[in-house]
Amino acid sequence: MPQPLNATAGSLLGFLHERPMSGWDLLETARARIGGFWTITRSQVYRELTRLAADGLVEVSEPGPRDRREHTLTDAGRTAFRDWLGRRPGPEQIRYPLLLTINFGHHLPPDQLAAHIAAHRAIHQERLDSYTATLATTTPDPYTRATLDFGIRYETAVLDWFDHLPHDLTANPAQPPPAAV
Amino acid sequence: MPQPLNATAGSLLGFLHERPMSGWDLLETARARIGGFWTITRSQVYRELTRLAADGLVEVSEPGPRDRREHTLTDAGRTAFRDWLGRRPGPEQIRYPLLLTINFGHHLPPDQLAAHIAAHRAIHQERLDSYTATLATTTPDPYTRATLDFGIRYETAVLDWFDHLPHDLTANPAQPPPAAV
DNA sequence: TGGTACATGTAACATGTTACATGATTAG
DNA sequence: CTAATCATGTAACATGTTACATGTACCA
Repeated sequence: MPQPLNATAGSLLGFLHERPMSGWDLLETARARIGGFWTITRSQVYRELTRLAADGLVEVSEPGPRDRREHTLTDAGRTAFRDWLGRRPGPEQIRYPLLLTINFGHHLPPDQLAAHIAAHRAIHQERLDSYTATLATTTPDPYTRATLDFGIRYETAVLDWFDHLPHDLTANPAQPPPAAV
Repeated sequence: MPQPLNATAGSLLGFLHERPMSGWDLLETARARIGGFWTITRSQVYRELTRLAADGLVEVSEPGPRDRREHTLTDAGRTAFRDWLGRRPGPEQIRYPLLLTINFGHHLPPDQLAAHIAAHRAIHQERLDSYTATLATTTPDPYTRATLDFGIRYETAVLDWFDHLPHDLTANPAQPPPAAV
């Protein structure tokens, strides 16, 4: 087992405790379950799965229906997962480009700055809505519930922050730029 | 000008509007001013400065006292900065390993999970304290103030979250692992 | 004269992003 | 029969991290 698991690989092993899955399934699952505080791309999933298989932490089935390959956790995988999970979790990282824009805001026309701010506020509102909807329609286990709560408190705090920004940062936003995805 | 500035390079140019600086100065400045929501390492600073110089966005002085090289913003640099700043800021990203640990918490002995949680709570408390101390001793401009407020609201919300976690996630933490830095 | 803060940078590697490339199954 | 969804993967590149390597100036 060459090198210690990174958090992405560890999480994949974690999900594989539930059932064997394809790379596709794992990506979907990760997006749905930890996507709020851990981003993963398809490339990463396949890269990590390749490595996990090489290290004997998962076993890969023959290609099924749509070339689908099921990945099954091995005993070594279970052990590696527990080792990873028991390690001290690394520091939290936030990277928020909007705050950079605000930090240098005096270099920007006020209406443009306000437009950027408005666009981001909308994103946070949507996320909060989706979290509360989830909470209203499902009954998560206490652990999932704790992470959901985190999301809700976080988004609520951020929205509050938006709503208490000084007027001159938010007044008269420019026409929002196309495609505020 | 080969490719568009990334946010790190853009920020460096932003700071150079104030005065010419060495890589060292820029790292210090960035840590102090945007470190709460944008991490930068020394390697990155030097790498970006090399590129910025190659692209003519900064001018590098002859080595001074301690091999110190001052970087001065050029007109092209000012233009590039404004272009960068005007672009729509990218999505916010949070990566919080502790939440992964919690998400998979049922695989972990309760006291260990509680210990990890306690360690992280302490970190957030310290950060909140340092932000409020800053606010108490300085009078930041409105833009800096807005980013500081973000930090305060964020840390406050996170601490609240910690304090409302269900008892069984936080009770009887194991002896905290060595060096909770 | 000795310790701390200042100052530079490279090398090696790990991680993350984007674009490209291909094809099968299913539901309507 | 056709569009949407499922499914795989690679290549190229950008970004981020860690460890190594070296030396100067200042202050007490």
